[in-house]
Amino acid sequence: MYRKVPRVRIPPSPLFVFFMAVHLTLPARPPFSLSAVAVSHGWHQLAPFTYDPDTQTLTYIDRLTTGRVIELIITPDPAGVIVTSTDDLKPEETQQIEKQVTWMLGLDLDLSEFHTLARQETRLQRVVKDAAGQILRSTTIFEDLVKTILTTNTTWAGTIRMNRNLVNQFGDPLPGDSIRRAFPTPAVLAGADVETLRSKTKLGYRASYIHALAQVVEDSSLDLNLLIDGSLPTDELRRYLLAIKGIGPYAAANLLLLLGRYDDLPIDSWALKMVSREWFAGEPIGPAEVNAAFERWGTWRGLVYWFWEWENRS
DNA sequence: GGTAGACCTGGACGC
DNA sequence: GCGTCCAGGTCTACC
Repeated sequence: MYRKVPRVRIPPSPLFVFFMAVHLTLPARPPFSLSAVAVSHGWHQLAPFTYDPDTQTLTYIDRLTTGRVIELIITPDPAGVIVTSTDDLKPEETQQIEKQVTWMLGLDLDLSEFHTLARQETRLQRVVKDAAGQILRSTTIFEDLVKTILTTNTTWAGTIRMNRNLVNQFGDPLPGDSIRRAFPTPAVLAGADVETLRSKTKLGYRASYIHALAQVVEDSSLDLNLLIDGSLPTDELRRYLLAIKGIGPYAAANLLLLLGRYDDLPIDSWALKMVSREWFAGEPIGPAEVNAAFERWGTWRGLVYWFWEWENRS
């Protein structure tokens, strides 16, 4: 039975008061592991995230709604995570950080049904062992939309490069360390010229998709709150996502997983290859076969697929 | 609804 | 070093 862990605010040590104005302990629904969330997919390799597996420290350059750019340092804690920042923040800024980190790491997600399934499936034993299940998200759905578009029709190295260029060229710098920057805001990207966006970041044809996305977010014709407030059923949410230029079936399914809807599969060429090897003796297959392979896990099939331990990943 | 071709970049490969 | 081919999803036009 899940027991809600009380939120604890630890007063900063006098020794660190100057450097660590924010020091929060945020509780997580067990089972939870920061390292498992951090490496749940490649997002930790995309700026403005960094992750050090040796110290299990996740960092993120965050641009708050007040316009301030700060560094969040997130480390494990028996109750959940500890969030520190060297900046002296207003109470509303601290509240925003609490909300953002809770969303980013899925600290409040109830995955108990998924863990019950995982305990019964040999190919999900790593989920049980590592207390995995949450998928790392960015602080805003806009950032996740852009990053997902950057994963399409390119290699992972290309995604890293395009995202880094975007952050370096259009993100606000961290005061005192202009090398490190926050993710660009919709306003900045909407205000940029498409050709400048294309040439400076090497986004190719994706530049027009991201520019158009930034514009509809900026002028509020695309309501991002609708994506995260839980009011839409999955089918409607999928249609809403598919209406965004640059978001196709794969990208929509990927975003649905990030949004906590686990009844869809992000089927890319890699998935077709792995499912073909696993269940179809290497014969060519299509998305229907991949869906059929995971059908028996019902509304959790997306998460089962995400954490499935393939026999041969190479 | 299904299909073919274009989109764009970087890496691999052959010369 | 240069040219060619290929991989990676989505969009658009066409049937």
